[in-house]
Amino acid sequence: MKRQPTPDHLLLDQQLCFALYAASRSVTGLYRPLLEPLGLTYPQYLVMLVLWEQDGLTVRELGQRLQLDSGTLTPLLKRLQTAGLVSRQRRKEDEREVDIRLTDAGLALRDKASGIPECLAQCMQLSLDQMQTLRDELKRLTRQIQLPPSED
Amino acid sequence: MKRQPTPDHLLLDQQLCFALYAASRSVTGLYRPLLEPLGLTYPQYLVMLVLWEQDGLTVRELGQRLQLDSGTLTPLLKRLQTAGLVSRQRRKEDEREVDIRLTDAGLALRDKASGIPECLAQCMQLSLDQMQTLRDELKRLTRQIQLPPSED
DNA sequence: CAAAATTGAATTGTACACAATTTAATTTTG
DNA sequence: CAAAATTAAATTGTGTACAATTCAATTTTG
Repeated sequence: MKRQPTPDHLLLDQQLCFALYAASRSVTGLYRPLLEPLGLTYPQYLVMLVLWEQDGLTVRELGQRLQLDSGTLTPLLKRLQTAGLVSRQRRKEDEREVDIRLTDAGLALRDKASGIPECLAQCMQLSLDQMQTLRDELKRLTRQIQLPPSED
Repeated sequence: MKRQPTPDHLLLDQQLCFALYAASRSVTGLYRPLLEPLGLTYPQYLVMLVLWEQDGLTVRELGQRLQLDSGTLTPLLKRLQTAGLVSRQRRKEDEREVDIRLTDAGLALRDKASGIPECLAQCMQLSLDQMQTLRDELKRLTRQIQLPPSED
């Protein structure tokens, strides 16, 4: 009774998903030593990127931009608040919403972060063109996936 | 005193890292409803893929294949054991190593999983060729990143 | 060969992710 | 307008990730 070999399509090295998962974690790992001096984790850095771009968003708006829900963002934002980088305030117009704003320290941190993208680009050994192409392919993939699998 | 606009290279939409991070989480999300009937999470599915391919690896070998450490794998493997899908046994030759083996149920699960890759391919709306190209680009990126940033 | 160094898992502690529920505020509707 | 429905955060619970430490087993070395 010989055991059937695994069919090709179940081989780990065939999986796009694993290539994505591994690449994402590897890149995040590259950020770690660069963000550590700023006192930020990678997801916290993403939140800061959004706020540096547009300050004063609600938790919901941040979540839409990063595709994260309040279960992830609420504790993360509390840590950023404890670190003195953002403030959290209920909105006057609608008390259900919480306004996230950069503090002076949070805004100032942008300067210390401004060298990071270039540093990363070097670490990844890709040309600017290669990076843009790959990035846009991944965006397209994410966009197409956005439509749910088969919710009838 | 007007606030400086964020420089282009700090814009979220410019980041390859975020495109990767978002795509990876989106794809994992696609797996969720497919793996739920099998009682697996996505990282658990990856472990099963490795074991279906080669049974009887140590925690360390699994970790090398998936780029995960014992802090992640030990609890994950205990859950797979509790689910009756794998066994964990100290190796006779070297008692430090723990051998992970599929149970009959673990091996049997492969048949129920065999349709998943095709299902995913459809959800991603990519041709087989596009998938392979993207996968190989990501593998190359991960491989290049493997070399540490600048550990002198 | 015994002390020192190394190795492999496990453990501890922090920080995501995300489903599901809860709570409070607002909007809709009969 | 008041009850019902909806919405936004927060909370709860489970499961990763990963750094750092611990512990036991094996290797290396003086």
